[in-house]
Amino acid sequence: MAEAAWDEDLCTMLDVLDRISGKWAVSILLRTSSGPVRFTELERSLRGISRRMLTLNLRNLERDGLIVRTVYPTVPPKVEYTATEMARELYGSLAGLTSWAVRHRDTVAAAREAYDQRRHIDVPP
Amino acid sequence: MAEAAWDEDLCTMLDVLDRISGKWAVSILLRTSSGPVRFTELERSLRGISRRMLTLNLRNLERDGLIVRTVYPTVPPKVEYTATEMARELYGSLAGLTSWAVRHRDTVAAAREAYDQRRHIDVPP
DNA sequence: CGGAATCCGCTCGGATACTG
DNA sequence: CAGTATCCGAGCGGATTCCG
Repeated sequence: MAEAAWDEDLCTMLDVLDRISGKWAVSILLRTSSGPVRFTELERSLRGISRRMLTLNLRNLERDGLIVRTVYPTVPPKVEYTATEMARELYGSLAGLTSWAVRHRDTVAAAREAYDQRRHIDVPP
Repeated sequence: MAEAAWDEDLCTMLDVLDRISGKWAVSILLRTSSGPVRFTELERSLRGISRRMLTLNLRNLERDGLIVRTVYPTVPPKVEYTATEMARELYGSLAGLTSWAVRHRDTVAAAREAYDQRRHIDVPP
């Protein structure tokens, strides 16, 4: 039975990968993991993100239950975003990936350089 | 010092995420992890992939040193792809992600459904 | 067999302007 | 303040064709 389930689990994992890929999702999760953060605060925190992309990412993460959106009906409006426990767990399981990335950073860089040089030989024009 | 390094490590990890995101990269790594695989074999294995995308993915993975490309100068030509040890390690550290995905699969699905229903109330074209 | 080249639609993502 | 709406370019990804 452990045999027939592995590609279903693979699919499930690929879904997660898709969910957290994209330039900003992980950074948003990280920033909201340590407590409620307001929209504008996030916008400044993640330097370079556009309003549109911030909104889209927040909506997607909220939809998947990874962050909670809290609206305070004040004037001016105040909205806070907080990562859920589930999201913090997810962030934790990304540690393995970080570890791999750091350990092999140099090897990957070297492989790239070598590959590019090989390719540059036959493309002079 | 552990303070100043965290966002550099985050960047490194985000690079890896980008590298393995996309529809096919992980599946290719998995398929080539258990031994050399030929191009056409891969093409059949990953049902749905186009020639173009397979080639592009293979090139990128090769460039980063995650797979090795071996050409046998025979007629007809024979080319084999094999995941490197580094790649198998990477695949291993994805296990944490898989575990998370499986554990929270239902919760995420429920969150989505709830979110969508909330949204469908006020959008009856 | 193992690609490379071309075409083409779609989505991602940035910039800007407008609203409650 | 916290969005929504709109426009636009760039790149992903599929289908097909051509080549050694």
